Amino acid sequence: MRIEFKSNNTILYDVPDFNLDQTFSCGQCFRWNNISPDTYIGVAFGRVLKITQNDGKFIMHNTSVEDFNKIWNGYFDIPRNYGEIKKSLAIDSVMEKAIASGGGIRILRQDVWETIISFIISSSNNIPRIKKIITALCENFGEPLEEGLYSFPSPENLRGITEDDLAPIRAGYRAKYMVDAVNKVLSGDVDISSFDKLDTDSVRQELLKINGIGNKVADCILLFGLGRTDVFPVDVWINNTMCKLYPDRCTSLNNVRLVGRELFGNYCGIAQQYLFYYARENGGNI
DNA sequence: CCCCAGGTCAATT
DNA sequence: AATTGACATGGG
Repeated sequence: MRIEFKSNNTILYDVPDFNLDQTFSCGQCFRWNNISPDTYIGVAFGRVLKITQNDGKFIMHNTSVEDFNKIWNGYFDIPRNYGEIKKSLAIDSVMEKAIASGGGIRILRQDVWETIISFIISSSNNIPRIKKIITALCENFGEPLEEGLYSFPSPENLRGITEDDLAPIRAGYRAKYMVDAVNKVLSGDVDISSFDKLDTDSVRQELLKINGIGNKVADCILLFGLGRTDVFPVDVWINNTMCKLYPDRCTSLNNVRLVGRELFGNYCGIAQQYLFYYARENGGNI
């Protein structure tokens, strides 16, 4: 890979195993939009980024090398060697096909607070509406940025919020869960600043204190907000897929999480993303 | 009018 | 410990 800074843009050449369409449409993030065939615009960590892909070349518009190093390099998980990981996950013909299909997915390292709220909203919901609710949340309670976009509201931005205050974003019964998350994080009852130092099971234990967070949502936060690739979030799609692929192993819904861990090891979270993408691409017919 | 959507909670067996 | 229905909302 090569990095170049030219006319206000940071340009990456020859980035392997990275595809924007796959990365942004595999259900891990909700704030990126396609604005032309090869270009997306989105917000992360209070920054707006416009990014264009042509094969292995990526143009990050109006982005300094400092911003790339400080934010986007980690956010897009650029340093990780996905080639080696994919080899270890190709345990059978279906996984080979899943990797061939979604092999350009990068596990985004998102803001933890943003993933907490986003995946609370995701419960029993569909992706277009999740995006709509999060957009409304940002427009109502975030801070204005460029291009008419808004930051994701911090816990401080949401201090004192009530269910009634959240009514305009149309989150339904999830609004009370969001209020609980704000209160527990602001009070320090759930200390999200300590998460990076804690092991995966301890973080999960903390996350489960928040109303509206169960095992699946906690696993998504661990994977997409903390980079814990050793968790295997199980939603309806993954559950159905795994039960078809490995019927003898998958008994209960909770046990599928462990089966994923056993089959795919420390990178089972990445395997989960390949499977999720592949299953959805094929309408569940795997 | 029906069903479903990246689930979770609380009540019940 | 496992099962079941409610929970808001919008789209097909």
